[in-house]
Amino acid sequence: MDTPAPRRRTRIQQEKRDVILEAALEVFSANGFRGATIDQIAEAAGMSKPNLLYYFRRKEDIHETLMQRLLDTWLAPLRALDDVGEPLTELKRYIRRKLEMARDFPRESRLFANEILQGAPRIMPLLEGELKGLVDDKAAVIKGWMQAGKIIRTDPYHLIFSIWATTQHYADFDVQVRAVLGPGRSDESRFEDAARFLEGLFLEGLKPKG
Amino acid sequence: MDTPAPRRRTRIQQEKRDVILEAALEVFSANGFRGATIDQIAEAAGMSKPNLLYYFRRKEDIHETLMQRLLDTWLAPLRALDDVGEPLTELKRYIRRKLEMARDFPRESRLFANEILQGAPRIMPLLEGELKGLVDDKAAVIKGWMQAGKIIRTDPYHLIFSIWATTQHYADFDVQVRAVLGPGRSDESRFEDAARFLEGLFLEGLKPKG
DNA sequence: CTAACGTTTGTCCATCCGGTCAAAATTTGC
DNA sequence: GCAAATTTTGACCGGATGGACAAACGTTAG
Repeated sequence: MDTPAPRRRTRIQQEKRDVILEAALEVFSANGFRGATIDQIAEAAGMSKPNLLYYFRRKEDIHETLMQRLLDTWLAPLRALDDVGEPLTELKRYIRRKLEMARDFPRESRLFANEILQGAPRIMPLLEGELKGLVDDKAAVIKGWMQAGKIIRTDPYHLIFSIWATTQHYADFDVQVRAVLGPGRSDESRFEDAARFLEGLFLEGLKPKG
Repeated sequence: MDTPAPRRRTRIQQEKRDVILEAALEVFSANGFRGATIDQIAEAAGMSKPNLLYYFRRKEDIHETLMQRLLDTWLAPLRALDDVGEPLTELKRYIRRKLEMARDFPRESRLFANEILQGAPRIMPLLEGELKGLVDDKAAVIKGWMQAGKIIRTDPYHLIFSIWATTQHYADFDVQVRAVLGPGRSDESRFEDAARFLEGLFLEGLKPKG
């Protein structure tokens, strides 16, 4: 009655929970919450299903823990967007960092996309609370830059959305990007091209000079 | 043996199949393929499960039919991208049309996103064939504009990707956009703001003039 | 050494879900 | 009006899946 779930005390618990979360990230991101089975996760984690359920009592608990951890790393680049540097440089760096995250953590991106696509049933409070708060802050910073004439006047919220959309596209829609570009290009050159393109798009737009 | 599936002859068949597809679009787009159940679709279509299975023998058949129909309408705006008009105007129109589709057909967008996110297991051939072919064509058109000095020189493929990403974001990540923007704005003003922002982004970029 | 505690496993259960089937109800062609 | 064809339904099946449980196994502290 006193220990409804085993507390994270022992070293083993901490390690096993990490193994499970890593396995769950793989399985959830590839199949969605509903599409993933506990058996799959258990196998990927190298343990039996009852053993896994000893560390996480319900499938949803795994998912919830995963989403909480995810959001922190996921929003780190936006948190780092700061008032100190030159605005255009700051934005450029933000775009590059987001694109690197799409390249290096595509599973996290897809897990998140899956959750949002289904209507965010499990993380809606986080979106309306933590996420909205952060975006409001950063939108204010960007607005300051606009008022100082450092960047063109436009909607800072939609600017953030467009950076999210374009960068995460390379993780979430990876198979489509690959299919369209064909087998010729390497992963690296694909991301280099994307980085170069996005930098040009956000800084210069499409209109030719003069 | 001769009629493996009922042929689409009678009026009833045609009508019922349409009702089922409409219901399936609703359910699939909200829950994904795996997350959707035949019972849910049958209920949304106002008929019993065996009755539904009389028109589509397998769950996958419904999904496949849906995806085939979808892709046509979905790619129509890109097909309409033409060499005749002024390049910047053409691109502006394309962006606007895509954004309108995200507003008017969000379920279709989410259905498609769901499929791609899962690795496009059911439509990979379409991506590598029809879709790639179309994008190759249009990328060539855009490249022509670049060579004629009508728009800045950049990667036409990533340009198309970025238009897809930014516009579909408003359908696929709708709940997140709403959560961040808060309850203040109406649907209409949200899309107007987005349209205005995207037009400015793609045409002018962020750098201030002069 | 041993008792207490933490970990692992095999077995089992209830429910859900995709799909079948035969019989009943309805529509259609003549 | 009636026979053939089409449509609809209730009952059912087998496999998958989330989760419970108790017994066995291992570890640790005294």
